[in-house]
Amino acid sequence: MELSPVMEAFVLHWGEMGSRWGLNRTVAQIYALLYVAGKPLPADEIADTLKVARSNVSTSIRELQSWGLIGRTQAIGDRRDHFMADTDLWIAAGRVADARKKREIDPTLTALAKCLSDARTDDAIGKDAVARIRAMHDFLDAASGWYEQVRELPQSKLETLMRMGAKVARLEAPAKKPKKKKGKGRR
Amino acid sequence: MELSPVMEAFVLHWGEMGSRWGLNRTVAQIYALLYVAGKPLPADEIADTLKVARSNVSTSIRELQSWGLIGRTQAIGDRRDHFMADTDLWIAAGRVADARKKREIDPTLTALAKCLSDARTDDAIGKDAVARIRAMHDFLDAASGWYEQVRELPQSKLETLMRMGAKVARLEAPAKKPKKKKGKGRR
DNA sequence: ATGTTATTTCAGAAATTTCCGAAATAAGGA
DNA sequence: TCCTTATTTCGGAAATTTCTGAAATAACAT
Repeated sequence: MELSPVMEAFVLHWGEMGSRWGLNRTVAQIYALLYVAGKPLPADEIADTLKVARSNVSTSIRELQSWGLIGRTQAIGDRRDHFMADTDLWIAAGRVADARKKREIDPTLTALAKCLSDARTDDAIGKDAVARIRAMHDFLDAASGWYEQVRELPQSKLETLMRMGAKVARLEAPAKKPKKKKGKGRR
Repeated sequence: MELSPVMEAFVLHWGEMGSRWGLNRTVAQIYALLYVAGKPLPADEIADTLKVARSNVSTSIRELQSWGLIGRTQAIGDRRDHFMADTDLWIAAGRVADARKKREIDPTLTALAKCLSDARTDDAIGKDAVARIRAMHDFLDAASGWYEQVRELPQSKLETLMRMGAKVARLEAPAKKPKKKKGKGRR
């Protein structure tokens, strides 16, 4: 597949950004490629287009699947697997959030709970230090629980909730310049 | 400073986790240490406790400051700087979220906007590919705008909003087992 | 079976990030 | 000024991550 200049820029930027998230460059680039391509691509075509080793594509695709970001399909008359990115960004974002929570927050909660239980037999730790660890645990636990509840909402309800959030914000801090029309990049 | 077993476990785990976020191990460990310590520590004591080079502490502290996660104080009769972590986790979490948005989301939005503008003179790109890039841009832009609005809420309002979220969730999906008492780790 | 094509695994090469330690800079005293 | 102490900078060492290319595996057809 030949990339147009803009598609190439898109893929390259996404690769850069992906590395700021948990993903590595190739993984992010593959996702970006599949996303703009808009159609299922076989692994060797991905390797060709991005100029990376076929084996690298294999590994990266496995990772993308573990994030739930791409699907595998078949084309008739073609034995190769074809891969396609989810184009519903709500779903994709949700998948990423779920995966990150599971990899980052949940293990931390477990570790903090263990710290708190161990603290009982640690006579060298101060009460206040334990209290701070507990504060950390409770904070994450609350955030985690809230996330799970919100996550169960159907998308429509979630959108309502977001609008409510915006409304509450507007009521609370009565916009200094009530221009009421659209304003894009704020900062 | 001598670390008790639990404090050490806390610091070590935090170091592991930090690297899943943007921070590196040392940076995360220093934050954890300052957080449990609960009092300002001078840089060389941090280096001693964590067994890392003094210069590494210097660099890491600069990074923590760029995230807005620690403050610098002075002690009388001591020319050294002392550093202390913010113990208000709402504030700390907000700082992290702000910094990540600024480093990850905002530049991506800029890049996507440029892609869209460049797409006009790219005759090799298809209409549908442009549409997908636009969808990505609009999605991030909406999320970004929503975040900024919510971010302006005072903490009390934010907590209200979170409770509302939980409530909406409960109304929508009428809990299969309405035990109604507290339940911690869900998964 | 044997050949052909698709995919995965994996050891080590290459690239990147993190970290140390020496030297430079800064900021006070004396 | 010169000495002492605190901090930062920075070249390159060490550790880690990413990527490649070759070999192994799998899956199907003849």
